[in-house]
Formats: sequence, C-alpha cells, structure tokens
Amino acid sequence: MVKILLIEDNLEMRENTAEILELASYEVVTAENGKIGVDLAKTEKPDIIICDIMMPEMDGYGVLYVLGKDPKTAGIPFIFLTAKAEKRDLRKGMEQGADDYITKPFEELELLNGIESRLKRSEVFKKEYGGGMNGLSSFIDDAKGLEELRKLSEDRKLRTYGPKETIYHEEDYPNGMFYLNKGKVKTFRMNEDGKEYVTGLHKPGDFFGYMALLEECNYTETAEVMEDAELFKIPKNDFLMLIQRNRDVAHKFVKMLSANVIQKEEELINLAYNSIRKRVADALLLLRKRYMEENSEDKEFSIAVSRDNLASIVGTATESVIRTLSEFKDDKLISVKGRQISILDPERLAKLPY
Amino acid sequence: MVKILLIEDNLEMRENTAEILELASYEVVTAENGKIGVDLAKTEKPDIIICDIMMPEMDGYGVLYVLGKDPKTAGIPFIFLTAKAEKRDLRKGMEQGADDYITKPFEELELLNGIESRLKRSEVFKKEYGGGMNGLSSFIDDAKGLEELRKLSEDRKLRTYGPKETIYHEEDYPNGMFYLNKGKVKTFRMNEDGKEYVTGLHKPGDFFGYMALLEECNYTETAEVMEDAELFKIPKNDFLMLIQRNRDVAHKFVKMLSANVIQKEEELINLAYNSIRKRVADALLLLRKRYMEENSEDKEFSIAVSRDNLASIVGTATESVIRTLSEFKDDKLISVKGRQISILDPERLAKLPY
DNA sequence: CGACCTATTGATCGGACTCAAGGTTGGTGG
DNA sequence: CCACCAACCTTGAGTCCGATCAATAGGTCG
Repeated sequence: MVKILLIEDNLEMRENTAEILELASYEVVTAENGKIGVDLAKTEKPDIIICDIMMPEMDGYGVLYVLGKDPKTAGIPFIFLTAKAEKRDLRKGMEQGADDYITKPFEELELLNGIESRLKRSEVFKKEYGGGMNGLSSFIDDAKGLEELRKLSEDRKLRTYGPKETIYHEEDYPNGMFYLNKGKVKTFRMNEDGKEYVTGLHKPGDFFGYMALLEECNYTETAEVMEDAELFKIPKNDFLMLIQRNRDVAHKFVKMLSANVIQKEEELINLAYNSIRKRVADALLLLRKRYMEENSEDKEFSIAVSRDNLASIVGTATESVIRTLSEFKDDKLISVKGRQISILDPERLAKLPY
Repeated sequence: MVKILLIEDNLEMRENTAEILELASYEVVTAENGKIGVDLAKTEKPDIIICDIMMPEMDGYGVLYVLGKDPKTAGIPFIFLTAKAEKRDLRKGMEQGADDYITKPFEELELLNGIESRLKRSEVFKKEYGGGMNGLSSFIDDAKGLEELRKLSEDRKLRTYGPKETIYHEEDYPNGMFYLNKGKVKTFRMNEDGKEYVTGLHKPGDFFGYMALLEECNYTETAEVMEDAELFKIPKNDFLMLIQRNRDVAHKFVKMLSANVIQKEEELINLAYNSIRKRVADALLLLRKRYMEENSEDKEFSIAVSRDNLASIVGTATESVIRTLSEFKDDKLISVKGRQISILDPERLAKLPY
C-alpha cells in the first residue's frame, strides 16, 4: 500500500484532497502544518509527500529544506501544492530539490497523474535494489572492485626501483598501469620552465598511471620513486578489459576519480587564495594523512622529504618552503633533523590564522 | 598461427632460438638488428616480440622505445632477452614498458613458458573483443552512455532560472543532478574569506551536480546561473541506479571524470607557476573553447562576462584582471565593449611570452 | 678528505593584492 | 523623460609577499 503524506493548513482543502487520494486507494496521512508534517515524514516514512507552500508555523520551503537536510527523508519524492500566482516563489522551492509541483486549483486527474508518475520511478528503484543501495552495499561493491583489480597484478613479475628512478615520463605512450606494492612514488607535471608540480603521492596498495589509459592519451605526468619501490605492471589491455566488463571495478574507478576531482578542486582554491604559509602547512598535513601508519595515530608523524619535493608539492620555490619551515620550527609546530621532518602539533598546523 | 618476431644480432643464438620456437609450432620472423626489427614489427604485425638488448645499429631499448611511441605497435607484448650481468640496465627497459624478460642463457622451457604466459593474456583479450576496442567502438559506447543519460531527463519538468539565481549551494544535501538544456551555468567554491574560484563552466548539453552524488557527500560547490538557463533535474536514485546498472553510462562517466582530473591538474600547474597575464589569457581561451558556437570557428569569438566572474575563473583579484585586459586591449589581442569581450587573436593569446 | 649535492640565510626586486576614489552603465520610479 | 541609485568597471598609489640571485653552511659518499 502506497503511503502519502499530505501537508496542508486549509481544513477544507486538506480533507478534500485526502478524500480524492483515498478513493484512489492510497493510504493518506495528513498534517495541518509544516512542523507536524516534518515529524510525520520522519516517523511514518511515506512514499511521497504533497505539501502546500503557504502555511503558518513552517511553510512549504521550510519543510522541504528540513527534510532535504536529513538523508533519511531527502530521498522521498516531494510535490508542492501552489496557487498559480505564486509562480515566481516556486523557483525557490525547486532550487531546494522539490520533484514536481501542482498548481491549485487542480483537477483530480492532474493530481493523481502527478503522483503516479513520481511513484513509478520510485517503485522501479525500490524493486530493483530492495533498499540495497546503502552505504554498506556500495562499500562491498568497492571492495569487490578492488579485489578484482588486485587479482590483475597477482601473477606478474615484481619490479624494483631505487630512489629517483623514473617509472614513466610525461608524453610517453602508456602500455600499462602500475600497482605499488612497497615504497613511495610521486607523480608530477612539469611546466615549460622545468618547474615541477606534484599531482599524486602514492603508497603501497595504490594504483597509478591509469589516467592516460582511460583517456587514451599519452602520459600527462611523470612518475618517480621517492623511496625504494616494488611494483607490478598491469598491461593496458588487461586493465581496459576489466574496467569495461566488470561493473564493480568500473564503479570503484568512478569513486576514485570523483574523489580525485574534488580533492583537486580543493587544492585549486587553496593554491589560488592561500598564503605560502598555509599551503606549506597543508602539504605537511597531506603527507601525514597519506603516509602515516594506520595504527600510530597517537605517535607523532615524521617523514623524510627533500625540500625540493616539498616545494613542488606546495607549488612554490624551495627557499620559500625552507623559510616557512623555519618559522614552523620556531613556533614548535614541527621539528627538523636533516631531511626528517616531524609534525609536533597537527591540530594547530591545520588552524593557522594566516 | 601465432607469429613471433625475434630480434637478435648473434647468428647462432638467433637460429637456435628460432628453431626452438618453430619446433613449438610458432611462426617465427627474425631480424638481425634493431632497425630491421622495427620495420618487421610494423609490416608483419607479430603477436609477440622477443628482443635482445645489446645489438649494433639500434639496441633493444631503442626498439622498445620506437615501437612504444606508435600506437599500432605499442600493444604488442614485448620480451627482452638479456644476459644475467645486465640486470641493472634491464630496469631501463622495463621503465619503457617491456612486459617481461628472459635471462640468457635460458632453458627451452623457460623461454616457452614466458611466451606462453604472455600470449595467454593477449589471446583472451583478442577473443573477447575481436579487436573491437578501438577508438570507434569506444566512441559508440560513449554515445550510448550519453543517450541513456539523456533519456533520464526527457520526461521531466523543465525548470527555468534567471541570471545569478542559485541552483544549489555548497554544503546542501544533494538529491539530484542537473541537465542543462539552455543557458550558461557556473559552479564555484568559496574559501573562508568569501573569495570564489570557478570549478566548472557549463553549456547546453552538459550534466552537472553529479560529483556529490557519486561521492555520497554534500555539495562541495555552488551552482549559479550566468545566462538565463533551462534545466532538468534528475533524481539521485534514478541516476545512481543507471550508473550502477548500465555499463555504457559508467564508462562514459569514467571518461568524463578522468578528463576532468587531467584538466584540473593542468590548471593546478598553471596556477602555481604562471603569471596573471598568462592565466587571464588561458581563461579567455577556455571561455572561447567552451562557449564558441560549433560552426563559427572563422568568426571572432565574443562573450559577455563580468570582471568579477573572470577574476574567479583566473583565481585572482578583480583589479588585476582589469589591468591585464587593458594590456591585451592595447596589444590588440582583444577588444572590449562594456562587458562584452571579443577575442581578436587567439593564436597570439595562446603563445604569450610571459 | 675533497667533491658534490642539499639546505639555509641574506638581500633585492617586482608582481599582484589591497585600499581608495572616481567613472560608466543600466534599471527604477517619480 | 529625467533623476537617481546601485552595481559594476577603471585607474592610481602604496604595500607586501614571495621569487630570484648569491653566498655560505652542512651532510654524504666515494
């Protein structure tokens, strides 16, 4: 039985509409104002919500907004009831994610059709997934994808590289991607003046070098070893085949890539508007996040990294990095022994005033 | 019949090895130096290449490098023949994309196993794809994916927005993505000081707002209308279902996302090391590329864009943009009428000396 | 122990940001 | 139709951050 929540302050209108819906054999729950409506939405879990805009206590926008903020209710189809004149205001509601609207006064058919068409989509979804597309199941999909990827690299020859060795160069034609088994690898781009900018820091368990394969273009970056590395090469065709044929792997890659995009956008706005000081702090925290051992969160983190490398992570001159590090040292945020940098106070480092 | 290309300068070694291979009923083509080897690789299209490293004329690295540069030959499995002592040099070859190596002197079995295992992967691939994974077929997949996506938005209600209207805000909970039918929309992030950085410029036919759905997080950007826009909203569940179940759509998204990542990396290095002058030029060219009508490549491109908007695309202060535009105007690179900017000389704009 | 590479510090310079003040444009209402 | 306002554009002056150049110190490896 389909359950409909009807939120409408006008008594006559409410009873009238409820009657129409019940005659169409829907189960109807009614609320006479927005607040009650929100409560009922959470307790009753209706299949669809029909809501007036102009109401006392909390108006339709408010209801939509509140329900939209809660993941549990955000997915419920939401239809506005509105008088013709309010067309401009309507936009405001659609912005917040309403799925449809019905203008008052309405015909029975109009109302029922609107509900029917919204429900149809919703039903299809529910049937095919059985409510399975929650965080857990998509995590399992991810894990499955990862598993398949790992299998690809299993029976391959291990390759070992020493520090500063190049794994591939910008502009090279790619015929494979890599799985990093041990060590640390960075990928970077170079501009015309030969300045480097680090685009990726990789640790054991990471894949890299797949972007060129996906894009069917030459490498756009150079991969270089930072700490003695062992890696497996996965041939181009094997990889493309897998991603083409295996849904989990494709899904995994969609996730990896979208996370990557968001992170790069974050970097962009930081690079555009933050001071060197902040960016160096961010770079140190990034290194920490990427390379800290799983089970050592309490211990202080320390890493050996050349000033040049740090500079190309931040995107600045080596000297500027060094000056900033000296400041941090004076402020007891970090300590330095040769190229070994220890982060003493990550919290304060994250909240630098400028 | 599997065809093997054997490149080896030593006569005895060559004939010996060829004999072993022929006895194992492979078809063998031999070359006595690298140059001939490369030619044969291109004309004979072998299924696998076995190549000595130390050779006159062109050594094994050279052969691998040359073949690696040509997409037609880059996919052919490549096995090095090497003496034990040269282990260090070997790395150089593996860097360039060799798939395996066999150390001399070798046992028959070792050689045949190496070839067999490489071929197995290659065969599987060929059988299942029938050579179909070339540019064309993957283009068709893309098109199919796009088609499916478009269907999603077909029977939905059109929403219209005026200039500067917000479609969604950073931190909002997403319950859908959008298909832009008409107009121009930008997406941007804001930093703590309220400065904006544009992360996306959208034109009719684009989808946007899907990143938050893929990442299962709140929006990380704000979407705002630049020119009167019409758009369709595609509900979250419909979209996630489609991408989960339809291989073409997933593939399409992998492509879109990886292109996006590469573009953002490009932006990052520009932002890090280029002058405002260059970055403003890039921004203008980006606008041109994004918004120029398909069939008007000959005509000069012109766009109405506020200086503030331009500044947040470049990632700088409004005044800096204005000064740069004035310089460009003096240099006859662009012309300006109010907020209408015309690009007069895109080629020169792309090749600014600083 | 010396050669080489990396890290550090100092001094200088210039590009880009900020603040401030006018100019232009377009829209609104009397 | 004009006056006015607001939003946007433009220009100027001053300042400061960070790049660059140069010189020195420190560390490492043969």
